[in-house]
Amino acid sequence: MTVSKAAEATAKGAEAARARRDASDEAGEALQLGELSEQLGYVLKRAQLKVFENFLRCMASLQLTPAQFSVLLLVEKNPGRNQTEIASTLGILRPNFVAMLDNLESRDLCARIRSTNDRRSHILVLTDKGKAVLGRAKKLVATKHEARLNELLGGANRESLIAMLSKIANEF
Amino acid sequence: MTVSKAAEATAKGAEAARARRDASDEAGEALQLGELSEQLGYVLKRAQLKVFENFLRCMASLQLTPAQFSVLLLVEKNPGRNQTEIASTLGILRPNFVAMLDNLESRDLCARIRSTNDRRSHILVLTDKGKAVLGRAKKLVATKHEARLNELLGGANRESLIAMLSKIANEF
DNA sequence: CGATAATTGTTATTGACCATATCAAATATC
DNA sequence: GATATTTGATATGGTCAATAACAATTATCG
Repeated sequence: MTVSKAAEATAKGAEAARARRDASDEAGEALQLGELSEQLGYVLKRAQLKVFENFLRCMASLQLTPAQFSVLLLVEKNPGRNQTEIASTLGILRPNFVAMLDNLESRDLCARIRSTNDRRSHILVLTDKGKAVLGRAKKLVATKHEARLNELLGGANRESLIAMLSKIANEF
Repeated sequence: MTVSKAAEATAKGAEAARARRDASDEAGEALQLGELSEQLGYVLKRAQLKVFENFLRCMASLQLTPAQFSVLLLVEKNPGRNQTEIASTLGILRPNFVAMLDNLESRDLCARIRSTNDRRSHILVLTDKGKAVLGRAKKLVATKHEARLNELLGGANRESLIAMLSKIANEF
């Protein structure tokens, strides 16, 4: 609660000095990021937000979020799995996965089928429409989303970036 | 809502085949990630979660979140700025920044000072305790957090990773 | 100057996401 | 066959992000 007089004086000095410069200059100058721009977590988070934002724009016509896209991809690759298995490999908690599936099922993209082996579980399958939509989604991701990344980093860098991020995701 | 008979049959077939294999094997085998492991957004998000998790563990003794750490860093580097300026450069909306500052101020890490130039705005300053805590935080980040990253990737890769992420954050 | 517009910090509120506890039905275990 | 475990589901709470609105202050401009 107590700010040292020295600190307050320093702050006022800095504010006054900036105000003086701003009087001559037009717009308030940008802040110094300093060590922040070297912080892994900071730059990682901001990059992730930008990538998701771009993903949503690319997918606007299909109305698929990154999470929904990942579910469709995983179900396509692993037909015959139940909700718990799909959810847990995606890091989604089972309770939170229910509404997500309700959404996808209501849009006729995937379906729950009561398993005959274990009548507690629901087997997940893509509908025909789900397969078609996923196919279009993949094309959009490839031509709009990943293409933008290649353009920005180059193919080789893109691969090494993915590799490093995977390593962090798996071993950090 | 209708699943094609073919799709359902395929799903049942896959489930049955897996059940047969599982009968001989012990645990249910892992799912195939497939194209998911190449998706930038997917691996980026998972890496970010892991990094934040590790950051919180390293900072447990100081009780600083990544967002709080970034605020302290930015205020230290830019004394004499007001809430709007600090918040907006961090991508935090002004309304959401209020509670954050309430927290930091209640812990005596930073303080709001009514500006004499513009009596609407609050100038932000680190308290002496705030400076001390930030100093300890930086040491913890360097020795525990970033060190782990270096150990995992190597210094050169670490730098190129940060550079690529910055590029994505700024230009994607 | 004075009326109007814009800015600053703040509150209230909403929606998205994440996490825990709990439940009924079904299955596994002993 | 009694008990424990698993599966999908519901309810609920917490943390963030986003918008609207407000009082106090300052800027703008006739």
